[in-house]
Amino acid sequence: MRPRNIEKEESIRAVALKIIQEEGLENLSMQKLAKAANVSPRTIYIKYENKEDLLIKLFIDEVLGAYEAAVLENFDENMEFSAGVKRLWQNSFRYFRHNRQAFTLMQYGKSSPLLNKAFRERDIQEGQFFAPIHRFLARHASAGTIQHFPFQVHRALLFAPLFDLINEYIEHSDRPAQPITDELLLDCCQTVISGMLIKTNKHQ
Amino acid sequence: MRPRNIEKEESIRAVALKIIQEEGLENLSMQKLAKAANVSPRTIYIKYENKEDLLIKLFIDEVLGAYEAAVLENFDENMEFSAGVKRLWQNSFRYFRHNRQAFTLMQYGKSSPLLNKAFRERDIQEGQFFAPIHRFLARHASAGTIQHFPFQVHRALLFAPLFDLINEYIEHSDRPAQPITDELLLDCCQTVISGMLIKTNKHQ
DNA sequence: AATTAGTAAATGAACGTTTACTTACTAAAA
DNA sequence: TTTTAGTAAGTAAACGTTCATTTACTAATT
Repeated sequence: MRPRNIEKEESIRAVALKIIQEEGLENLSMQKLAKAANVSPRTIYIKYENKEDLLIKLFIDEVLGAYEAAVLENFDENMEFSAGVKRLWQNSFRYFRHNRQAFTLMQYGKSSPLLNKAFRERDIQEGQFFAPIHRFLARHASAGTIQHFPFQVHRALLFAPLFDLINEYIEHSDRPAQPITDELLLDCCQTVISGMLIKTNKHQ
Repeated sequence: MRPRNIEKEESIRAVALKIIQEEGLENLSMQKLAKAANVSPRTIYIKYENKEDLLIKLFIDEVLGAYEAAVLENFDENMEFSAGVKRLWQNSFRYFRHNRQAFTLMQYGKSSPLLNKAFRERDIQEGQFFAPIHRFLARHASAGTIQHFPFQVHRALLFAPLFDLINEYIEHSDRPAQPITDELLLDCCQTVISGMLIKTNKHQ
């Protein structure tokens, strides 16, 4: 039996991410991908059922899975609130700054119906994907450190600004001035945290 | 001279938005649109140069322009900070709750290279589009009510969570339980505001 | 050690369909 | 009669996908 060439499989994935970043998801075609990855179109169909399958696997494995691993590095659900959130911000920024392709596809996940479907198909709830963060927030809400909110609301308040800022960073990365610095990001993180904290020592 | 039929033009736009919301931007084709709008494909090309032109005009006129008008209703750049931000949140939520098609296309604007291009092509900077908000924030930063940040950073901190929450609202709108209520939104808005405010009467 | 059978990997060329867009024409008003 | 709006029926090119075949290797048999 002929052994499969792992390089080809990796090339397909890498080139797909590259095309999506450079030309957009809507300009990724199987034939263009095959040519750019130096592979026959048919080869892609040996490794993936169809285009949808390829995109979903790319999204889950290369983007969601890889991001989950990166964001939880040195994070512990028992951390103090402020330290924990800062760690998550740091990890996210560090990951996406060096993996812009992943960030681009992640953004598509918010608009494309296909990628939205990916969550449900694989039965991956955000609660499962980011379970430690989920528990971290639930614990601090119970302890009275922060307000009680549904998880999605906590996520919106704590991390939506971060993604906007990363997007801004990436858009400015090939321009002369970069407004988004590590220091600024830390300031922003502190701002977000201080809004969330319940101030027990304050009148009213 | 034969007068143009305004109904057809409106039908084209309305049906395009509808298809984008129901099937996604990537599934909008000129032929499908023509058939659904009960119009010949050529008719679309009388009114729009090409598909790109159609999408950009849809995006600018029906989404950005309409949103700008809605968000600034009863907003005055001289308002007190907290009241101003709350008004902007309220207006945004009210607008998108009743114009989900606009929200869907707006989300595509964050990933699609084509729609990103739309801003630059028409020379519409966000500063122009939302000039009163820009001045509102600059004034409060100068007055020391809030921290000094670039506009994009203010926007990320104040409004990125809102868009996430609206997205959550829309995704749950045809399910039994709706976690996002007006009251919750006001709570979130207050949280965001209190993070931004500089507390002059506080130790450290 | 040499030969052969079997198998999955990989391919180039093509399939039928859909794409964005046009051509050649008619309808309707100035 | 001139001008424009609108259409039905196209176009070539690109699309996702498949066919028939070859390649590269393993394992069994000589």
